Amino acid sequence: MKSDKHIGADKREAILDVAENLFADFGFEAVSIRQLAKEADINVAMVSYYFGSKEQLYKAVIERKMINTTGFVASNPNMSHWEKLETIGDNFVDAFFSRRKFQQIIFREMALNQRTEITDILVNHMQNNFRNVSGIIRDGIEKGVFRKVDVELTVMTMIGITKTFSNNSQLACHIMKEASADDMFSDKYRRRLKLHVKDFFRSHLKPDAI
Amino acid sequence: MKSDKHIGADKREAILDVAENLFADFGFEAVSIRQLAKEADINVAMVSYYFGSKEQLYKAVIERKMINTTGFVASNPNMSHWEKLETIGDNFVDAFFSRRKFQQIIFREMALNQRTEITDILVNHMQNNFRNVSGIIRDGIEKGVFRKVDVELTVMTMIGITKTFSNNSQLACHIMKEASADDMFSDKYRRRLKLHVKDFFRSHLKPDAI
DNA sequence: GTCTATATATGGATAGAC
DNA sequence: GTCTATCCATATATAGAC
Repeated sequence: MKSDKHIGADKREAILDVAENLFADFGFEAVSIRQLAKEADINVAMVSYYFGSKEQLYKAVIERKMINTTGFVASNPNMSHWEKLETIGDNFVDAFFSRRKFQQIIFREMALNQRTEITDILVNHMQNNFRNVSGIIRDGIEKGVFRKVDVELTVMTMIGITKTFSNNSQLACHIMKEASADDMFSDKYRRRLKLHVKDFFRSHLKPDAI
Repeated sequence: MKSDKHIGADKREAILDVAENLFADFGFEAVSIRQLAKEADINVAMVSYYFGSKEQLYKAVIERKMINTTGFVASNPNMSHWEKLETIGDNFVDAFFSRRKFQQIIFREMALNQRTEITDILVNHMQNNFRNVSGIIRDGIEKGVFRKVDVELTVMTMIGITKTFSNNSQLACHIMKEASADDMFSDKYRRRLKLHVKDFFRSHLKPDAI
């Protein structure tokens, strides 16, 4: 096994996994390479060897999971406006549940008021997803399927619901009276959150809502 | 002036002001006492003198602005359920707009998955505000004023709207097509956000909404 | 109260042996 | 590819002069 050609790639991935967890839990500056090396069971020199530096490791953590998910749904001609929104809402919740550590990192990065190479990439990426969703809503309003609402803030609300739940799981678990923050990421809450997002879209966008 | 008795208190406040800004923009670990001392135009030793340590300064920054705001509204007997929610929504937006740096710090602190003395205090504090708002909604549902909704996630939605807008102002300013993130905190957006929160409450809680 | 100088620790990065 | 030992920068904190 030690002679396996892919052993390097595997170790690389293992380092990225541990790094993602640590950066999510403590933030970039608070994590030391020594701590990382210990938890990943590697030598400190390996970070330089595989990634060059701590900062490049951080970038690698972020970049490996950046994919566009809304484009496909938005341009599907066989779905109604309602179906598109509900599908995107579900996907959005799923993304936060299955990749919560990653989401924590990118939103914390965006929350820092520094304009860096990384934040620019992230903001750009989010903006693409954003445009897809707001395009659906705008089109729906034009065609009378939806009520006239504040489009930008409506999309931001969907993001906010999911993000607040997942990024402040400590607060959420107190509110929901669960024992630990990890309980918030069970299927029970995943379903509940999806229902609430759909309920939000329905009540908020229904033509005769107000 | 140099002999003024309050010069110490003034300097203390000045340090706290600068610290609040820096911690909000860069995070606790990323801010050094040297940088802080430079920006606050004080000597590095003054942080130890006034606060003891960097961590105690951080605590002082957080503790000086923790006040309960929802209790008064929730227990006001002269307001309808609708009025209470709208007032709380307005207050909530105002709190984020006038004290955005502070809000940034406390939500980032809560987002870190570390249980510390500080996060416990913060979560407890947020929970009090939370209980007041959810109490109003629960009571309104019982009395038939509101539709039956997911109470916890409805309150979380109000928090999420405001928080996402204010904590991710870099993203928001791209979406709103403004030049800088600071433009997001103008009266124009304050009004717009308040309208949207009220619109959310109305459409979401109206008895015959769905 | 304010400063300089310094003790002490820790972190990132790498040279060089294996 | 992996490790140890080490360099160097930077950080917090404080002792002690003024």
